[in-house]
Amino acid sequence: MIDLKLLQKDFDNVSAQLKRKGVDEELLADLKAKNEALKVAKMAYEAAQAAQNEMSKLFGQYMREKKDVTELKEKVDANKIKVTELLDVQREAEEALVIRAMAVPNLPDENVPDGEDEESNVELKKVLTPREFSFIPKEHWELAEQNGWIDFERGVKLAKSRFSVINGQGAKLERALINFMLDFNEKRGFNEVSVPQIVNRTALEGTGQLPKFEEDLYKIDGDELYLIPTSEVPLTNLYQDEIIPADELPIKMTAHTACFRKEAGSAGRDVRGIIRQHQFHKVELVSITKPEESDKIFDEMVACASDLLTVLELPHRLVTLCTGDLGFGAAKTVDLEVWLPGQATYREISSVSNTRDFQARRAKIRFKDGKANTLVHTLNGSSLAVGRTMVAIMENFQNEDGTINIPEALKAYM
RNA sequence: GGACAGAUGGCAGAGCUUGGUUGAAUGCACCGGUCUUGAAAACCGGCGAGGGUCAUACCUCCUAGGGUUCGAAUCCCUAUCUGUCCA
Repeated sequence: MIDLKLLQKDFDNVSAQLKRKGVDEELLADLKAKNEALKVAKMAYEAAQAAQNEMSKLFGQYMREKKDVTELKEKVDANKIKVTELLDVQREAEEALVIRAMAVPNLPDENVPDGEDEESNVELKKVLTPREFSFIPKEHWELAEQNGWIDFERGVKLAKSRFSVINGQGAKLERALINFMLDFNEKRGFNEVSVPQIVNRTALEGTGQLPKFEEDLYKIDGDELYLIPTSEVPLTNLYQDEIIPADELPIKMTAHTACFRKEAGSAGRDVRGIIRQHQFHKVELVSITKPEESDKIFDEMVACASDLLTVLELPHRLVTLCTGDLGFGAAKTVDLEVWLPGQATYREISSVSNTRDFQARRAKIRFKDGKANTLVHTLNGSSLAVGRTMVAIMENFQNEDGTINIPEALKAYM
């Protein structure tokens, strides 16, 4: 959630920044008005409540002194009606405000480039040069089928489209990658955690997936529970509603989980292969930091993911997302895109974001800063999406006869 | 699945029978100070969270949501979770 106090105080500036992310100024003006309305309603309610408390105390005193309370009771009864009404007004105002506020995305950082969509993303650098092929490189689904690694039909049979089954050496590669990534991250100071892959509504609200993106989530019928779309959700919410001692920061975590997404808005995209699946494995990084060190940790996380790709000998590039491509909760995002020779293009394989205090405000994650309790910064990033890493290995390490070599760094894990 | 018992501040743990001046005793932990060469012990002081205010005042929070009442941590209902026992 954005800082409503800041919106109140510096409307023009906040509005200008959110405009870059396509948020209508009128909506913000409305939000500000609702915030002010709540303040007014609250003051009225609290004044009435104070009077009520005052009279109740007096009531007790009268009883002890055995004084007559009929007159006081009349007054207090009348005031009680007022209190109830004012409370209703306040609640309505609050509800209206929260609905609006929860749907407003985070402010982009000032140095995030402007733009409508991925066309305006800015390449930061390329790492490793794509290999020259003496033959026409195949796409991963062709290789996967040829090697018997992926069974697309049976995945569909078991569930539906965008599900697949991985076999034999493919399955082994997947497992090797997960272990390799976790070990690598751990060496970079990220503590391995194993978390639930089903979470409640509160957790998803804390990290910003709800209420806005309900249609992308798999919900468990009959329970207020959802399959996680990313382990960012359980990892970040581990500290929900907590005040963390300053000396425990930064908290750096890594976890492997399956992720589940309905991919509601991507009909027709990446229908072949395993680029876009409803269920996929991902190794994630999440950091919780003091505000002043979040930029530093952000760079560390980007470096961690990039180095992981480098060690796997996978050519890639780093891209800063423009305002239009930035996610809901992110103030800043760097995507890592891996080179896929079969498609002759770079494709996203990791996305590292700093949400600053946006999630922390929603999830109430603070740290004790001397006497004051201050919101932390939360960051998340993949390192890496496992399925897409497999795709990248298949396509980059393919031989002319369709066989696939294993990157040197992975051999110990196979 | 059935029957009880419970859920209080960082932790432990009173208060609930008999509703009122209890945001909450006490202990531990923690922070500051005195003392000490230093530390420990002892002693003194501070010490939950959110909102609000320049700061007070004031409002809210004793798992959550309802209810009773002038007034609820305390009484009633529901949900969730935990423990114990029975199947």
